[in-house]
Amino acid sequence: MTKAARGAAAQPLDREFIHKVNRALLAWYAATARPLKIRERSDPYSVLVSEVMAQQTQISRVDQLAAVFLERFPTLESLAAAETADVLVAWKGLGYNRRALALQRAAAAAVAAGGLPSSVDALMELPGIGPYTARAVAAIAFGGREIPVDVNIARIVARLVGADAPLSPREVQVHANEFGGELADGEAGAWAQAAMDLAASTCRAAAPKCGECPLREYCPSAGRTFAKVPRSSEPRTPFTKTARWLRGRLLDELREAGRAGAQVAGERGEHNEAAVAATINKMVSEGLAESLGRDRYRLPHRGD
DNA sequence: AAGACGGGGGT
DNA sequence: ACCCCAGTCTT
Repeated sequence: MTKAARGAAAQPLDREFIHKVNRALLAWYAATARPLKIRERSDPYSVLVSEVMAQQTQISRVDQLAAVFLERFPTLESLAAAETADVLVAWKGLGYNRRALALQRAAAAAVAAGGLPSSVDALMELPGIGPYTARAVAAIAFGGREIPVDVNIARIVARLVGADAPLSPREVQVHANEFGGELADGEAGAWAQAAMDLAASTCRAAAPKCGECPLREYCPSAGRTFAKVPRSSEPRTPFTKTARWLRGRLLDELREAGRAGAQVAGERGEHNEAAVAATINKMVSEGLAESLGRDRYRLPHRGD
């Protein structure tokens, strides 16, 4: 194969194949979709919140915490106007706390612009919204036809294409959109959620259950076996010795302390005084905390 | 291209 | 004790 051919777009999929897959997948979803609470809401703000929460986070946990968060901050405007400290408190248990900061900044930018945009490109301009989240919001809330590609959909698409070599993210997106392009209005969001459900329950990474897959008669990868990825032989640093552990613990201290703040000095677990100081300073620079002087810190507030 | 970034649940 | 997870941003 020439270099030009290798770099070119992959062969388009057969339209009949796409239609059969789309029909079978949506039918399976209609019959077996899990009753997630977040699926009861398709307004742009609710979808944005749950999709940001879902970044690198299991949907089962998102489904519980999104409901509480949306009760606390019911509208785009309420989130934009909230104390950042309150947003971080409501984020407890979700991790990746910088997502909460970005989400609030995104809400503020959207309010200033008159509401959430509906196009993938405009959504991508908002902080914390990347290729996946922009397409998820556009498809689920606005009827967009581009398919949001996460790790699940990348696997489904790669198997449906029957790729013998790994596909680039770009190739996966192009193929995913081929399916989206043949759907009826407003179906791409359901297609994506169907594919993610199927990937989690059936089209698993290591041991797919092809025998119970609704796409088995169309899938070129049906029955194939997949080797486990080689595991790194390096011994893992114990979690309590990592900066992530320390950051989580310091943030929890600030959540407990409230507006008056907490004394953040000295050691924490296996982290010495210097490590604690460096970590809290980094958190301040990221906007996760603010200094009150004399080693006192609190979550970000507007004023006194 | 590689790291940083959390925390809960499954196996 | 691992492993993984509806990714994104920074360096």
